[in-house]
Amino acid sequence: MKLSTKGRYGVRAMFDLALHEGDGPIPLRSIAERQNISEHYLEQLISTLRNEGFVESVRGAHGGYMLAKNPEEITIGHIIRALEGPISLADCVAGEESNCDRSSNCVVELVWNQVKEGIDEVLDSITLEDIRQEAINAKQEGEQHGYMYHI
Amino acid sequence: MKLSTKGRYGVRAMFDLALHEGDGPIPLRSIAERQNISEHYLEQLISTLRNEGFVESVRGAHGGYMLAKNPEEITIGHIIRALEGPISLADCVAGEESNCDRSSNCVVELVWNQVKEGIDEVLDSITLEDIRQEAINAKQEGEQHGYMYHI
DNA sequence: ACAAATCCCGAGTGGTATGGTATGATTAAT
DNA sequence: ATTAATCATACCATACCACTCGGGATTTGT
Repeated sequence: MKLSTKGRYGVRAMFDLALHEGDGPIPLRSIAERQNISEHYLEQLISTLRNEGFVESVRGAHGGYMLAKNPEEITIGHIIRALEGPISLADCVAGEESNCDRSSNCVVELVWNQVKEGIDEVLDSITLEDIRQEAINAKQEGEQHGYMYHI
Repeated sequence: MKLSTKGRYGVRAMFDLALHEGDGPIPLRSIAERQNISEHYLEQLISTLRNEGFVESVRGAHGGYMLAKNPEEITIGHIIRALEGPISLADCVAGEESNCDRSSNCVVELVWNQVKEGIDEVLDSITLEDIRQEAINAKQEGEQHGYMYHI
């Protein structure tokens, strides 16, 4: 069970935007360069992020992307679910139509639901602001000890 | 982010074995029939489960599979990790070699690790015995209300 | 001895998702 | 007009998933 690049790149891109909050629209190219992600590919990801209302875009020259909400309001759960669809360990949990012949009364289904809720809780407990703070702390600590902390 | 059938089928098969604990070796065919899983496919899954030490096998006629440990000692995290590999949201967390150029000091890596630990905790909080109890309770309740609970 | 039941093992396969490229259109600043 | 950027769509190679197939090897009943 692993996240695909969609979720991972998405979180990194949003984290990058959070670091540059207030700097006006950030062009995709600079995000892609800093995060070392294919620009064209990232385009597709950020496009769905825009449709879901997590980023705003400004077209044309000097355009780019900005967070549409405060970093405290965006969790990595939001980002990951937007890009990868709902966390669903079994089809019967997320899908509308249960194709399981055990139909409505299935014990294992209860378990998957339990797990799904647990994972969602974990993912939604981490906001972009949390990560930003962590990055700032790490950077300061790094400077004190004489090494560079890559952000 | 979803579990593949490996993990799902694996948990269901192990749950089935837990329900028949003490009945001697359970032939794969009966598990496959009850759980409606391809027998050959399940064979591959239970084979790795055997190699990982979660089930024991008895060969020959009247053979089959049995849990190698008590149901309280087997979590669905054990089963899922055995069949699907470690929960790794990013490669830099699970893999031995970090192919990320941000190398050792990466903030996002910290986040993935946090999430991974959270998910592992959720998965390891549910044992086969828990599911068995849930099944028994559900069955009794179903009988009281006059409907069949499928196990 | 023989047949049936069962586990064991590895190779092959069609479909789908992943992780992108390629090409071009649209919009806005200079 | 030119350049910088977002938007949109189509395409593609590869890998993985969810099996199937074809056979062994081993034990038990008769």
